[in-house]
Amino acid sequence: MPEEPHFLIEEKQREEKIQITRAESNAESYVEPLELGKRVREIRLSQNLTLEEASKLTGLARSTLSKIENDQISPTFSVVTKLANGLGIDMPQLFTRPKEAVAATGRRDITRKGEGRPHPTPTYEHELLSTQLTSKKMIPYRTVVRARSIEEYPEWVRHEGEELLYVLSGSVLLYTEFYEPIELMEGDSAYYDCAMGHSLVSTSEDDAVVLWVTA
Amino acid sequence: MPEEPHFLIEEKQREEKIQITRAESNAESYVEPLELGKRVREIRLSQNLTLEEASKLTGLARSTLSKIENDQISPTFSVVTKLANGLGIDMPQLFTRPKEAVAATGRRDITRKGEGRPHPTPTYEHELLSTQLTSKKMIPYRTVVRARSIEEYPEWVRHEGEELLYVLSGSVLLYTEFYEPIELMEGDSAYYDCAMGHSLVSTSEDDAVVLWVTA
DNA sequence: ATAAAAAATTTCCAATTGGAAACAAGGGTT
DNA sequence: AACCCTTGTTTCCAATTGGAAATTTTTTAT
Repeated sequence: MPEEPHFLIEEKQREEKIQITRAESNAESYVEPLELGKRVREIRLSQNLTLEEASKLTGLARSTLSKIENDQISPTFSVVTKLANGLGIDMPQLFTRPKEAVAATGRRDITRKGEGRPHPTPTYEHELLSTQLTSKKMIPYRTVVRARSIEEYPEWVRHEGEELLYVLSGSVLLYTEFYEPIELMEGDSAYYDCAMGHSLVSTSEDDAVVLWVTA
Repeated sequence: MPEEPHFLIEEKQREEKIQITRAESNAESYVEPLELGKRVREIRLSQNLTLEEASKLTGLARSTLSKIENDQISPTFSVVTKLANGLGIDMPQLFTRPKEAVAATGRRDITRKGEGRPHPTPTYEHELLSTQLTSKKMIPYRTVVRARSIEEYPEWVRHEGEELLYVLSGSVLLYTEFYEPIELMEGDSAYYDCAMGHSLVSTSEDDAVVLWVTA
């Protein structure tokens, strides 16, 4: 009888560690490794493939596929890639929960005050607000902008998408490329293209708090 | 000097094999393992994290992260999962190519407190927060939910897209189809599929105010 | 039923992963 | 310069992965 694989054990420990957080509010965003095997098997069977055929398609050994499907090993990234390519799987689909739930049934995800997933950086203290649903169109953060002198403003950030900024408390200075910096007070909001460099600085005595939604 | 890792060599062969398919077809869904390291590093740096900090967030060793970023190992699935969870990465984002940076035609749109475009309905007092930019991905409202008895709750609303709800002040009762009503207090938030019928009722003495973002 | 064939699992072992610790490469300070 | 501190890379080795082949289980045919 095979011992419990290490990564399963690790997962269990981790699970216990964050159980409180989870029990009440947020579950994990991503498929647990525990579920990877099940997903792969579903997909293979849905294509009426045997392990042998899947093996030929992916270039992986039968035994390897078997072990993956039975959660006996944690496949390496390159193996997962071969799997996805060989079986014509959309990678993201492999990692997100089957979304029949989202599309048809509809789902909702409640996050209590202060119970989002913390996500600190040297500059900002992000708190991810919705952690249960994957493949969301928007990513909402409640962010604490630390009070600091204007000189040491953080570097531009630049990325895909659009962003909505709403000042919950305090006041901030919004730097955006191509524009003059502008001060935003509590209740003010801004909407901008993230392709522009942008950054935030608190201008209040205390830290400022903003809601930041990215699409 | 480290030898070229096995999986890189394999990948190169694969790449050649499917080159024709690729050149013609648009495909390009996935990041080549060759790029995984680069992507991870990009993401880490974009959050201004050091390897040490990322290590704490993910529970992975500094050395492991370093090797991943330098494409010296092919991380196992469980490691990739920890990476994504720790850094708050949306998994799919990790595997899809960043679209070409949008030409920096960026724009921004500031809305001062109370200066949005009013949009009253019998049930809610919406205030459209970003009025200058058209064809946005998100539509943000600051909405006053009138205090009223629970009996006369408004009818379901049901439409396309997803919605983020953040309670700015007061408390509300969120009704959503398929779920029990849930009370949200100041600072709480909810994310849901708008295809579900949904409606809001204030449970505080005074009117409640929420931020409502639709995508 | 029983045998034969097909499919899936397990064993064995070489090759690879991942963590601890040693090592390098800056940055600042005295 | 000598020192300390931080960040990132490399080395070493125990633990794990992944493939070939043996074994078991399931299916099909007789």
